[in-house]
Amino acid sequence: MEQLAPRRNLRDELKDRGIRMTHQREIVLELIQGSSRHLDAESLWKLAARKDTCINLATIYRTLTLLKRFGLVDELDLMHIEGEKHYYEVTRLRSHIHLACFRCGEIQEFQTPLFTKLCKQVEQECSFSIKTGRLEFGGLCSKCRQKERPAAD
Amino acid sequence: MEQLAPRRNLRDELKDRGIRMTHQREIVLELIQGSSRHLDAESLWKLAARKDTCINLATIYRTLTLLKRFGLVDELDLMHIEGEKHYYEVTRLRSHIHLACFRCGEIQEFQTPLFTKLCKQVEQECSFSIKTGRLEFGGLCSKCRQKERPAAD
DNA sequence: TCTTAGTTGCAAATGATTTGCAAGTAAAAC
DNA sequence: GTTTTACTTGCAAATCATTTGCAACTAAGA
Ligand SMILES: [Mn+2]
Ligand SMILES: [Mn+2]
Ligand SMILES: [Zn+2]
Ligand SMILES: [Zn+2]
Repeated sequence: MEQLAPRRNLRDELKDRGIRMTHQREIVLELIQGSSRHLDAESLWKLAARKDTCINLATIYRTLTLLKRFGLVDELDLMHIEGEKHYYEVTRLRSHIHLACFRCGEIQEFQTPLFTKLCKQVEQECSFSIKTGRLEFGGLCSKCRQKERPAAD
Repeated sequence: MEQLAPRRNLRDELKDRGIRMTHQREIVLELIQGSSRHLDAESLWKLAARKDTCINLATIYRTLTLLKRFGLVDELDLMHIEGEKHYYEVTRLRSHIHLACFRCGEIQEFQTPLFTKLCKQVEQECSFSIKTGRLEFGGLCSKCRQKERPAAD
């Protein structure tokens, strides 16, 4: 999990692995890579449709499966804050954790050395070889907390 | 998340909250509470069927929703190690993390003060009020690692 | 015992994701 | 540049997990 090589673009990563590049894949890769949001399959599909000819939703799913298989994207649940769908983001060098607000739906990212430490502890004490991991919290974001108890407490 | 009161049995917890107790609910509560495994809705359903008259699967789901709503059970993904289903366990006093082996499917639990520390850090530094959280890892368990590289390295 | 709001079973609906298959295409070989 | 072939796509149907509408039932307070 922590042995990630510096990331080039997804396109090259796939080519290096001998994966055939297609028009559809180029579009999907570019979208995931360029997005600041956490995208689910359908959002990705709609963005792709806007950008170019329609890509089939099945192709989106197949591309995501491919990327997951090579550890190039992470699949997130984000506490299933909206339905049962999953969200995707390019795997980053330093892993981060996600906070999902049950009230407003905002997703916040947070990074801390404690998490890295925890991963190492798990690998050592459980002799478990981590391939992927995710830490997600659900609750109230700071904004929603303030609205919750207005000027009180 | 850390302000959990000492847990009595689920039945009483629900009664205290004015929730009506039914024959079906008693069975489901007892099963979740007594299980050492992480159960998904269907497993729970099959266990219930064995134990008594058939309970409808919809009732299982409705009971789980109820328990989740009151924070009495936690819903786990366990890295969706088998399909997209979810798993359930009684919320415990001290939260723990889950390691899922992609090879053999084993689920291991692990507890560390680092996790509690991390939760506190999140609450403080993000002023995020944690209602629920989960940390899950996927990879290879120690047994499968050994089989992986037999006597090598 | 009566009453009623809350609960159940059942079957159908929903939402997310996967799959089979015939047609299309990238890219290696000629 | 043409051929070849294995890989990829679109489409529609299938699958899997979970939810919902509704009429019949029942827990528990009056
Ligand atoms: Mn993220
Ligand atoms: Mn999930
Ligand atoms: Zn919020
Ligand atoms: Zn294993």
